[in-house]
Parts: sequence; structure tokens; C-alpha cells
Amino acid sequence: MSEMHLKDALDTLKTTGVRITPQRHAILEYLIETMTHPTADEIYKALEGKFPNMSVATVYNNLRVFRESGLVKELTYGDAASRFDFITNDHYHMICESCGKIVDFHYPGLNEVEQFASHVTGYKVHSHRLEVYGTCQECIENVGKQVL
Amino acid sequence: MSEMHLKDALDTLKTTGVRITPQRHAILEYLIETMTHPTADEIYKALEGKFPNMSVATVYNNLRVFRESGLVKELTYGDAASRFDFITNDHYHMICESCGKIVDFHYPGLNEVEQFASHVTGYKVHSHRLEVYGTCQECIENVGKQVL
DNA sequence: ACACTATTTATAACTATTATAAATTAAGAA
DNA sequence: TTCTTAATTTATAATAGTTATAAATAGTGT
Repeated sequence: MSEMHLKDALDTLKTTGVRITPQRHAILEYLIETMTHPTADEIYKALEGKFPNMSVATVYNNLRVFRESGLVKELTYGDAASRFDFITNDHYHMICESCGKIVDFHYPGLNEVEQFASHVTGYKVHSHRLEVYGTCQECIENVGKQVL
Repeated sequence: MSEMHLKDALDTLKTTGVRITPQRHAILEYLIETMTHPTADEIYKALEGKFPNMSVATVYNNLRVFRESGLVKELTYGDAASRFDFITNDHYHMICESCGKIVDFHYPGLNEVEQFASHVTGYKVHSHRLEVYGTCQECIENVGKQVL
């Protein structure tokens, strides 16, 4: 079924007139099959084997293309590197403030908030972003050697 | 009443054993009185008049101190510079994707989401972050000369 | 297979942020 | 008030993530 996602994604690109290069194929594939939310550099390193000559710029360029095509979401964290997330259906992120691990969770109705916010501010709403911060089980157990 | 905030903030710092320097005073004051959500550089430039010799590092250092004291929240946006927000009470941000303007809005109950997320993921929850993206009235009227 | 244009690569530049070390200063003690 | 000391500021350099550029390469429709 992740193959289905890949197929859909490639179709989306083709429809938008974006060329399918081996690099793009590989980046998309990697984004879909890894359940993590990799940084550009992690993607770069992961594909180093297949594409020894690939430039970091290529990764960044394509992540931007994917973002503009609505295939990928970019998650930013201040000075740290952005993380990229293949968009499947609506989900949110739970982030461990100790080790940085990100897991997804689904939650139904946040449309009310959008409507409310739109009403109060007069903005026309496109989307929203919700993130929950906490400590994961593992880090709770490893108290004493906190990193962050 | 913004003077109240400043007083409270200074007290908080003093209690935590953080020295009150003129620079810190000025940065806090600026953060409180400007309703915008300035970047470190904007703060630096705004205080250039009063402190011609102040270093950018000082602004960054103190914003970190304030963040660690829980006085200030940092909002990150990928490659763009972080924006800093004096914490009053719980509010969220509505961000215009066209001009970048940020306005605050209040919304009551998102604690359910925290509880839900905690239950599903097993994380111990500390906080959350919600942002709504859209287009502000002004930019809706100025269609045709889109910036972003 | 060709031609045309998008894309990749390699490199350098840019910008936000942080580290460092020397000079300065806030704040409590004498 | 003056002294003392550790925290803070300043100036500078370094780091890291990301983007711009231009030449080389390669998809895609014909």
C-alpha cells in the first residue's frame, strides 16, 4: 500500500508537469517507506549509496517541489534542520523534547478551531498545524541522563 | 497594564537569579509593548538607538534566557528567522501566508487533544503548539500582486 | 533519434544562530 | 559606599542549514 502512495505521488507530479527523475523517485520512495520524519541531510545520506554524485541541493530542490505539489509537509524547529513528512491523511505530531523522536497520531475534529479562528481574525483559513510536546516512554525511564 | 507585565517579568527573572541588565530590560520592554512578533534582528535594530554598542549575540542570548525562564515563546518558520512572543495567557497564532502578518486569537479547550495524544502515544505531555494559516483581509483585497 | 527545456551537479554565497575569549558590570558583602 | 566576584556584554569568528548560480546532463513529447 505504500507502493500505492508512491504511484499516486508520481501521478500527481506528472499531472503538474514535473519530470520524474531517478533522484525524485528515490527521495519520494524513501520518504514514504521510512516512518521517521527525516531531515534533508538524512535523506541525502540515505541515498548516498544509490546516487554517489547527488548534490545536497538536489534534495532541497526536490523537497521544495514536493512541498509545492502538496505531497510533502515541512516541519521546522528553530535552528535545527527542517524535517519532512510525506502527507497521507490528516495527522498530528507528538514530539519528545528529550530525544526528539516524533510519532504521528490521528485526531478527528479541529475544523471548529479553523472556523472559529477565521471568524475572529477575518482571515481566510487554508490549513493549520498542531504539535504536542512531551516526553516519550523511553526517556521517562532514562531519567538522570537527560539530553535536552 | 503592560507595565505590570514588565514588572512581573523582572520579578520572575530576579527570583530565578538572573541579573537585570539595561539590555534585558529594554528587550523585554520592547517585546511587551510591540504587539508584533519580532525577530531577533528586528529587536536588535529597534534598540540600536538606545544601545549603539549592543551585540546581536546579546539579543540571542537574552531571548534564550527569557525562553528558559518561560517568559517568551519562540516561533520557528523553516529558513526564515524565528519570531519571539512575550507570553501573556494562552493564545494561538493566525498567520497570513501572503504577507506573513501574525495575529493572536484565543481559544478555550485544547486540553482534550493533549490528553488524547498522551493516551495514544504514551508520551507524557508538556505543551502543544497550534497555528492556523490563511490569508488576511488586506491580502485578499490585494489579489493580483501576491508575494508568496 | 532529436530537440528543447527542466533538472542535476558542484560550488560558492548567504543568513540565522552560536561559541569563544576578553572586557565590563550587576548585585550582594564588607 | 566601595570591593569582589561571577554573570553578562561585546566583538569576532565559526557553524550549519539552505539557496543561488552556471555549466553539464537527461526527461519527455515529437
